[in-house]
Amino acid sequence: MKHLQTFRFIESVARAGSIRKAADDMNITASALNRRVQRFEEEFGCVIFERLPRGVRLNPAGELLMQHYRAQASDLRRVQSQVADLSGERRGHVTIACSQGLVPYFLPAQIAAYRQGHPGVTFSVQVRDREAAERDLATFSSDLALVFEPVHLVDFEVLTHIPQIIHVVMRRDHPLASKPEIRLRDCLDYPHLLPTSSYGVRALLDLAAARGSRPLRPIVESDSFDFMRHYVRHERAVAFQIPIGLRIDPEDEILSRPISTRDVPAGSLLLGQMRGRSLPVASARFAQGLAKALEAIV
Amino acid sequence: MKHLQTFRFIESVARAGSIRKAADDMNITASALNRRVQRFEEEFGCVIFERLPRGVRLNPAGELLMQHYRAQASDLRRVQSQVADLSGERRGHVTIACSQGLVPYFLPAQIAAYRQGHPGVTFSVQVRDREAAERDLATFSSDLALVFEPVHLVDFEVLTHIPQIIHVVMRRDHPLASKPEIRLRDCLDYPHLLPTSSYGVRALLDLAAARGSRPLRPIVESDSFDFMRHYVRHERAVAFQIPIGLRIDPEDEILSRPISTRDVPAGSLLLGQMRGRSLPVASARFAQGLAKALEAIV
DNA sequence: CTCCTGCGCTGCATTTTTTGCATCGGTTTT
DNA sequence: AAAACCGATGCAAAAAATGCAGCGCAGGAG
Repeated sequence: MKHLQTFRFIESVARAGSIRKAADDMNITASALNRRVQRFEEEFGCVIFERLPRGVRLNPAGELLMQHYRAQASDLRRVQSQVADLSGERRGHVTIACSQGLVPYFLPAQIAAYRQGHPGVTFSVQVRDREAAERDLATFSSDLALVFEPVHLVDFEVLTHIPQIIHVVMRRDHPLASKPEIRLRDCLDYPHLLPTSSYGVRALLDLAAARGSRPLRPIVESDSFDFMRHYVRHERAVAFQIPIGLRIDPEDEILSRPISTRDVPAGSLLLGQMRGRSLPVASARFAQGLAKALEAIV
Repeated sequence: MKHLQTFRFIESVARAGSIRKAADDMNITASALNRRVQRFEEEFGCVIFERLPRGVRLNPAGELLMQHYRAQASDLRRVQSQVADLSGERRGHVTIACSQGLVPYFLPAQIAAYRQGHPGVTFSVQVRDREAAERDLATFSSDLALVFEPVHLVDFEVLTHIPQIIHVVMRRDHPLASKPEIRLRDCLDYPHLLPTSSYGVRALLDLAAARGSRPLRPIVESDSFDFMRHYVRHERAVAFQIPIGLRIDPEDEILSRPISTRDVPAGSLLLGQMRGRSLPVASARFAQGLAKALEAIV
């Protein structure tokens, strides 16, 4: 859209930190870009960049303005989506920020199922830790977030949530594999792998360990659940993960057992959006389906 | 703001119902305006006006677009107000749609008091019946609405509300003036004046009368409470009004008594805004003060 | 029926706006 | 001290928007 061109340029300048770099990115002359910025500042009635010796930076007014621009651009996309919808096309694009656990099974299946009925709808899936996911919502980079145990919850409007009991992942021949439910202290007897503290699973385990007498002593700390799941094939260790990212496969040499909720309470997997935002049609519809699918799990 | 120019033109066309008329209003040639519309429709990817033999009219897509434009323009004003605020100027403009009852005493006093502390803030006060007030919020023509017994309540976010018992207004020498509280049936024994049905007072009285055995038989129906209040000076009749629009003045030949809540339940005076909207700084501050003042009345 | 009016639309010349190039003055880095 | 970047600006070229005149079309008046 033409009338947002100046905003796009401004955003590029803010990102690049210098008018010349941004001009290069946007295939335009530095002087033209410079003048756009100046003209805008004049009609806006207020300087939005502070000029530094090595470039420029948004000042508070500029930050406010960019927030406005993002909200406005997102709303325009929503309008276009609604218009496309009422002309019967049923097109659209859905962007989701999600936790790692959703990547292997749940989300691909859901998206594929949705696309069966709406082949015109396309998707962006961004794997994010819970903090980054919420940031994506706030900057309108994502329409939806599907995360385990989010942090802030301000500006995060919960569409639905389901409980997820943390599971212990281990080899089939592991001594703990025989029990139907596993105590936290039993896990600590064996080498264990933990996600980094930016993940909800770790937060819950940290909390539980703090209540108990024994500290967590991870042999491996990783930000990849995929890695940890594969690691336990090679050593008689245990990893932790939420069940939505696990598949019960009797053939597999890996299995999982729930950890006792006496030790570690169940966490919540939340589907949410930016508070107060009205989503594009496609995103809203998909979110409905997602919510229904999640609630069917419990 | 320059980048909204096209939207302003489009709005003008929608209002005028014809490109040529709108061109005249906006001091521009019809051909230039026509091309702007066409260019916009092309880049928007969809026609927004239906071409009629005698002019043009917004189609549904166009309606959606104008809604977006209004929201967007209003948000931009909010940003500018916030920017002005953080540069310490404390300027701004507040627009209020209110019921008639607020006009004589309450609102002037509140605005004057606020302007004592914030002389840079200016106001627009629009007297509206409850339906029009809500429409003003929806089209972003007003930031705030202060109305008695609103109708729809969708998209109306209540900031605060206080109960208002309907009062009977009459001359000091009226036979009913001696009672501390008045029954509805007693009023019906005397000539009575009623507001038109677009007002909350009338709605409550209609409801109450429908429950009773005797119908309302107004000698005068008016959309001006001011008129009705003055009328009772000349005839031994009764009028009805909410107490916030009345002043207790022992000198006056007019007085008021509450109607019994056994007959007519207390209505609500609501201060509200458009749901989900974040108001300009000045409006938000003023609304806070207004809410406090209202709550102090009860 | 014809005529007339008001409508949206378009080709062309003109005006206004935007862009690119070269360059200046200043600050940091080497 | 020199080199490397930075934002700002004067000026001419390029691009975009505008005004003017006129087209075809449809509804209303006579």
